Amino acid sequence: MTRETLLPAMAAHVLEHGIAGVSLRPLAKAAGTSDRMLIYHFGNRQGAIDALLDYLAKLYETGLEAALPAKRARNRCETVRQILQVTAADELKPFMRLWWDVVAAAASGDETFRKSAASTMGLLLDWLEAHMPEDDPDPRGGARLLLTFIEGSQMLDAVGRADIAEAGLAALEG
Amino acid sequence: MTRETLLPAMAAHVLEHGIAGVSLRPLAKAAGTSDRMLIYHFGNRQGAIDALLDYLAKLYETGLEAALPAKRARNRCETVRQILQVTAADELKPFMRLWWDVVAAAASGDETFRKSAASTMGLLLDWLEAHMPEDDPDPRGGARLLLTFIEGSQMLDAVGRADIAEAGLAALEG
DNA sequence: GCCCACTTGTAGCGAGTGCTACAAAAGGCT
DNA sequence: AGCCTTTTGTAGCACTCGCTACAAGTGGGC
Repeated sequence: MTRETLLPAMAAHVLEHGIAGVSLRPLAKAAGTSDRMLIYHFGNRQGAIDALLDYLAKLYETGLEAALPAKRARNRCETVRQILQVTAADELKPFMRLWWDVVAAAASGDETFRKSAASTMGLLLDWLEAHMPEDDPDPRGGARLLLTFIEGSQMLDAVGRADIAEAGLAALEG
Repeated sequence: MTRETLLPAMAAHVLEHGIAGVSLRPLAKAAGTSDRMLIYHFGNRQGAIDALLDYLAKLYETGLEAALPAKRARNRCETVRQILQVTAADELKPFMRLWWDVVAAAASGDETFRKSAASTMGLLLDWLEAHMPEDDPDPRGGARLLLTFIEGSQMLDAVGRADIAEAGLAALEG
């Protein structure tokens, strides 16, 4: 049992139950070990969370890369729809639940979570900028515009008001 | 000491320390009473949280109405900037910290928080729709578009990437 | 065999959690 | 004054929390 063999099960646990308030004993149980061993491997709770955030970021990145379409969209709205569709898939949905946990911790001043969230946004921004429509007049600014809109959509979806974002996108298209 | 006299101090406490994971004893201490009395007045912890969410929603609404400019903007971008500026003010900033706490709880399935968040979004949407530029061709759809973008901006700001949203808005204007 | 470093289990500490039983105070009503 | 309802304090229960002391196992190198 190394930390590398433990992390997948631990990640599955926090994807289901949240990471900001996770406690050692349930986390250890999910990984088939004891709180004692988590402390042994990761030093303390914060060490486990740090390792988890790293692991989950990589997990999210590979999952995203596998799911995102390779070919570019024809226009900005289609790009938005591509991402919204991909992140709504079952395999990435748990990451969205976790995401707001990370954002909340970041907003309340936790630097570890803030950095993790910021780098995730950087990741998405890079992909977006590289996959803007070919004829886009301003891929750099457009990618930032779309990312902001996309994240607003995700939040509204999280609180059950996906209808607002959908109507907003429709207004953009129409 | 009625619940009405307790709520302001309790609200101040959760605005600073978050509401989703608040515990009775610190909350009671902040309100100058005991956990015993919170249970007496609100039945249980959930009752206190419910009352707090209600109270905070009203507090936010009045604070917002007082701060939002009365006159309409000339274009959509200016409307966005109006709201972003207002919600970034010191008096409303604590609400933003609390907001992501509520969103995270909503995203992880708590129906109380979900309803509270959804109704807050409804509130903002109503104001936006009523204050769209006069010559806007589609105030209804436009308001939804702007709200989605605005909320994306707020999130990016919460994780320290306000630069992305700012550049996105600039791209929209330029 | 023998030693030694690595890994794991057991038990527990001090603190905090929501909540309750019980009783004392307090204040209005007759 | 006497009563009775509302409000409050004290003490505690059963539980979880992160973490640690201590010791037992485990396996490789000599």
